[in-house]
Formats: sequence, C-alpha cells, structure tokens
Amino acid sequence: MTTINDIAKRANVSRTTVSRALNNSGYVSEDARKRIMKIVEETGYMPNQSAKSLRTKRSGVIGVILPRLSTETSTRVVNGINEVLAKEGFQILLTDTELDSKKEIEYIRLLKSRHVDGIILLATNVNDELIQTIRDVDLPFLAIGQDLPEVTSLVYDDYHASADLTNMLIHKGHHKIAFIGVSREDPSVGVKREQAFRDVMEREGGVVQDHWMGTGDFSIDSGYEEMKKILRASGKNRPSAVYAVTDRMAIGAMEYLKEQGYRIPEDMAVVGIGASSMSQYVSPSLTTIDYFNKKAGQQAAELLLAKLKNEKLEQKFELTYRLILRDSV
Amino acid sequence: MTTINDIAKRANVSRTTVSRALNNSGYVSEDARKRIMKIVEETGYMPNQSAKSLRTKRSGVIGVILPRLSTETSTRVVNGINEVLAKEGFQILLTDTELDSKKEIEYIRLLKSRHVDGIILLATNVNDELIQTIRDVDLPFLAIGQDLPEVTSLVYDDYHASADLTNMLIHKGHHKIAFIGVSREDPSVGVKREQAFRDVMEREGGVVQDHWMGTGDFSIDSGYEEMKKILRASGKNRPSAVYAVTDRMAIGAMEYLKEQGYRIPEDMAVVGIGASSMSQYVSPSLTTIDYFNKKAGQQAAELLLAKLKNEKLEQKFELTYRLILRDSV
DNA sequence: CATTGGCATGTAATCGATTACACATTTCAT
DNA sequence: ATGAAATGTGTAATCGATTACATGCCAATG
Repeated sequence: MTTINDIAKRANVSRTTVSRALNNSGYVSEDARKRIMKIVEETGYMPNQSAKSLRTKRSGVIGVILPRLSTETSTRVVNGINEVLAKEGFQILLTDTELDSKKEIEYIRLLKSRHVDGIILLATNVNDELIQTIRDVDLPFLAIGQDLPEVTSLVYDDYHASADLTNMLIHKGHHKIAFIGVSREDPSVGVKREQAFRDVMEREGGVVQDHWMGTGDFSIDSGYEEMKKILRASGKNRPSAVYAVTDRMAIGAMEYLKEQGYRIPEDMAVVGIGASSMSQYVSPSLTTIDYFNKKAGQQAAELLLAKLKNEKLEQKFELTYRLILRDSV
Repeated sequence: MTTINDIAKRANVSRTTVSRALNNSGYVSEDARKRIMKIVEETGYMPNQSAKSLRTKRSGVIGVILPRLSTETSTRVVNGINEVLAKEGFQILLTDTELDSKKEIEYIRLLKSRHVDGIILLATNVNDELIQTIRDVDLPFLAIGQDLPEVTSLVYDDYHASADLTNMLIHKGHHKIAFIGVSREDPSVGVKREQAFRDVMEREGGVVQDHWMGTGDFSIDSGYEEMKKILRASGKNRPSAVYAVTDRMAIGAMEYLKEQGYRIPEDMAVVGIGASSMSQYVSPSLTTIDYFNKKAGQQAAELLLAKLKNEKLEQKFELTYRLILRDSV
C-alpha cells in the first residue's frame, strides 16, 4: 500500500507538503502541487483513513442503528439518509439491533469507539439507560420515530395520523371497528396510535370492545391470526371495519378475510399504516397512511450534518403524513 | 475520552499490560488482570478502533456495495450478510452505487482506504476496469449475482431458472409467450434469462415475436408500460402468457392487464422472478422463482470469513432456486 | 549450586496521517 | 531602503493502540 511518505519521496517534498496539497490547507506552490497530484493520480494513492481519523478525530462515517434491517420502513429511511450523506462524502456504518434494546446501547458505544462522527437511531423504545448512554457518548445524535428526551428527535405524528384514520372510518359510517395493535413497549406505534383510536372512538360514539382489540407483532402472519381471533370471538356481533397499525398486519388481516369469503370493503373495511409498496398492489388496494419515510431519513441526515457544523437545533421535529384513500374502505 | 493510557495509569501498570489483558495475549497476572478489568468496567473504556486498525491493519468492518439500497433483493442479501457477520463481531460499511458502475470502482477503492477487512459486492455488471480494480485493492473479495472472472463469485443459476420457468409455461399449454426483460448490460438478468427463454422456446416450438419482447428497467411502471406496448403492437395475434424477468415488472404488467379487463390467468398468464413479498399478496398471487437471497447473503458472509482465515476457496458457487407455482398461471 | 525456562512487566518503535512551530525567501508598502 | 506581511517548505510531536525485545523474578532440574 502506498502511503503519504511514498508520495512525498517520489515528489521530492516532505509529507507535510503532500498533506497540505491534498487537503488544500496552508501554502503549496503550484509547481509542487502539480507534481504531487500527478503522482497521486499515477499511484491511485488514497490516504489511510484510520491514521487520518486517529489524528483528526473525524472519520467521515455516520453510524446508523436500525431495529430491523429487513423492513420497508427501515430501508426507506436508510435510503434517504444515504442519499444526503453520500453527497457530502459520508459513509454509513450499519447496525441492526434485531429489536433488542440492549443491543441498541451496545451499538451506540461500539460506534463511538469506531470514531463515527454522528449517530442516527431509528428508535423503537425509550428507556433511561438509553438516554444515559446517548448522553455519555456525547456525539451528534439524532433519533427518528420516538421522542427521546434531551435528544434531537424527528417524530412521526402518530397521534393525529391515527386520529385522522379513525375519523375517516367513522365518517364513512363505521362505528364498530376492530383494532390490531402492537406491544405497548413501543410508545409511538403501540401507545399513541391506540390512544388516538380510543379517543376518537369515544368522542364520536364509536363502539370499542375488548375482544375486537388484537395485539400483533408487526408481521403479516400476526395480522392474519389476530383477525381470526377477533372474528371468532365476535360471533354475530361483528365489527364492520378493522384498523391495523401497520400495513403488513392489515394485509394479513385481509388475507384471512378473503379466505373466509368476506368482501372488502363491503363486508369489512380494512385500513393500515405505512404506505408499503404492497399496499398499492393488493386487492383491493389498501387505504393507509404515508409517513414519507425516505423524506424522514433525508431530513435526519440534513439535521445531523447541521449538528456537525455546530448549528444549534430545536429538539423536536414533527414529520408530516398523508392519508391515502384506496379501495379497501 | 478515556484511552489505554488512562486505564494503565489508574491500574498502576504500563499500557502494554493493559493491551495484553484486553486481547488475551502474552502473560498477565491474575491480580493485574482483575484490577484492569475493574477499571475498564467502571470507565466503560473502549479501545479506539482507528488506532487499533492503524496498527493491526484489521478493522472488523466489511464493506458492502449495493446497486440499490431500496430493493427487496438487496435488503434480503444484506440481512443475510449482517446476520452472519454481526455474530462474529463485524460491522458493515454500506455503500450504494445507484446503479452507476463508476461508483462501484470508486467505492471499492474508498473502502480499501477505510481499512475494511473485506468486500462483498452485489454485482450488476462486468467490465475490465472493475476486475482490474478488484485485483488492485487485493482484499478478500466476494461477488454476488454475477460471475466475475478471477473473483470468488456466488451466482444465481439464472439460465436454468429461466429455462424451468419457460418450460413450465409451455407445459401448461402456452406457446405464444411475451417477454419483458432488461438491458443487456446486466449479464445475469438481462442476458442469461432471455437466452434461456429463447433457447427453450426454440427447442419446444414456442412462438417468439419481436413485438412481444419488451425491455423494462426493473420498475413496476416499466412493467406496466411494456405490457401496454406489447398488447397494442400485437393486435389480434396476442400471446397467452407473459414472462417478466422480475416480479416488480410482472406486477406492473398485471396492473395493466387487470385495468384492461383481462382475467389472469384465464386470458393471460403472468410469471415473474424474485419471490418478492408482494408476489404472494397480489391478486392473483404471482408464480415466480425464489432465489433465496438471504441465504445467498449468509453464504457470502461465511465464505468471506473463510477467506479472512486464509482458507482457499473455489472460485464459483452456484446458488439454488425454487419455482413457486401460484395462481397467476 | 548453576542453569534453564516459565511468568510478569516494562521500554520504545511503529502504524500513517495532521499540524504547531520554525525558518527561509519573496513581495510589498512606506 | 527597510521592516512587515505573504508565501513555501520542513522538522518533529502527536493521535491511541500493538508488539518486538529486554529485563527481572522464581521454581525446577540435573
């Protein structure tokens, strides 16, 4: 591997001058610069980033922590992040917690030791140890998806999105609505979306029954199973609509309904959240909410870049959403 | 930030001993080890990876180069890679070429300068400069998806998969088959899949017509558009089946067909390749080929790890596939 | 008792860059 | 003409780890 010393020798200058030429810092004569650049071209020299990073404390790498690598939401967010960061010459160091909140903390510290310049966390839960760790590592930090105290957070407006969706169902004449949620450990998806649903139902005189409330695990299968449970438990007194807090679970629910001969939306309306690409192509196409995940990723990256430039930021940013009305309602 | 020197001071030993304790190399007394570990615990010390990597030439990071970050195929492969690497304590440095083959080369060199221990490339094309660059950087290297000369490659058996799919259509009674492919610059998807299609059609007496052959760009929209073109060009002499080389294009084609009132599969059978999650939930469900992408990622990671341990490997590995018969045929 | 070898630790070089500081030369304003 | 400022380059310290080599101690061996 060629080093800066090799370049220096071949160009008959000291490595200081080479460094200056490469980084456009300090004075370098036109003559020396040309000689150096020519040799750099010829050899394909690239500075050793470990050495550089050791000395400068900056690495040009941003750590990204995902709850799951294989969901559409994550992918879209990462895509947005990458689009912005790549343009600025940053690389992404990717980690996947597999929904394990211990790993979240472990990875934050690991990324710190790897000298990343900043961290973007796709958060799924909130706890004190996490907050403490983020404070400890003292790095430019950005959270997406949950409102972490004392951390710059980009949050989806889960409450109002969910409220809008519920309202829409009610105004289409549905008063008996089943609900498929997820664990309460997820404040955004598990708590806020359900809370808004309950609030609107109460306010608008909707009917909420315990056995119409299911709890899935984000998977298509769990949507299917929860739908099955709900229908079995309801007997004659059936809901006329089902609201699943994610598209995948909504699609699972649709599968079961279709299998059982229900017509959608005539016999049962179905809605989800997430605007997954699937939602558009299932039959009937699924009414859902678009959270503009890619945009969120881009914005997160931009905010992080601003932080790197020491700009002071607000602490909380609300993201927008959009209701997509399709044929399942 | 606490360094190895801080630990050494506080434990009353030299940093050499701390290093030995941390890496389990050389002799360290039980006493010293305990003192050191206690302080490491207390301070949450983590070795500076840049320094470590500068000295040892190893970083514990594997570079992964993707053609697109946002496709299901990429995601699944990365997922497989990550599963295996994370277990061994490796991190992934992710890059996205946005299908630009210049960036492929640029990123390979960039990753080298970042001291990655190895590179996995999800390849989409083959050219001399790429091969040369791979040779130049002289790193443990693994390609997935294209057969790169002199590089350990994991390749999908595109030819036989495509042949099987075509054969299946013919044995279901389809002799007039439209084909939606992609650019020939992609040897696997663009060339092999089409070649197999043509070979089988010829061998089995199928009918191939130029205006039944479309060329899309992997997107759902292009599938839709190519289908439209094909139907418009065919007039009364229509094919009875359409074979799109990716699920997304097949789904686009289905959209158009449904819009035009065709029944699938009665009026027109449709098949794709990729076993995307969507393929299962569109109506009718799509007949396709599963390439086990995640498995491919895992295997790639395992092979790369073997390379890191200096094991000699074969150069070419064929991956298996599976035909999934569903309702669209 | 002298020698050998295992154990424990430390000294200092090293990896490849950046950068504070020093020094020399040239340019420029007064 | 002269001192100040601008320009160009080099020396050597530094970042935080690993590791070759040296040293000292102690027990075992013959």
